[in-house]
Amino acid sequence: MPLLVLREDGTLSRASLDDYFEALKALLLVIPTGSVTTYKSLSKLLGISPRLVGALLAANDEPLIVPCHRVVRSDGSLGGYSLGGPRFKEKILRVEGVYVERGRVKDDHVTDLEELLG
DNA sequence: CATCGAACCAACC
DNA sequence: GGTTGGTTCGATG
Repeated sequence: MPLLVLREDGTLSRASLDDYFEALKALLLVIPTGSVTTYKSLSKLLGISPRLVGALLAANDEPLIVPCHRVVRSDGSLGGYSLGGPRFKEKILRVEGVYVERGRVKDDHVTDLEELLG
């Protein structure tokens, strides 16, 4: 069932990417520095498809303020990054203490938000 | 391990 | 109505 949102004018409409993005930002703040989460985990919490999570992050205009680099694929491979590509993404993660080996981040760095939030 | 196809869902054409 | 993504999953070589 699609998520509905109550608008200012009192109408009820399907959630837009902007609506989801607001929720997404809040979730990203929960991820501890030094660990990452997955598109999958976020998609479950938001009730949308993992691709849509990607679309949200890609549409993000302030990649450095919103920590989109802390989101990786469920198999541990990096996924994309709108600013500077995966290469730059890896760099940022390394600064935060998340290490990438053979194209994958180590499991110990991956936080399942669903579990973390209860 | 690598590749493939299908499902995913709002946006855009 | 069809295509498109910062994806995922199951099946197949």
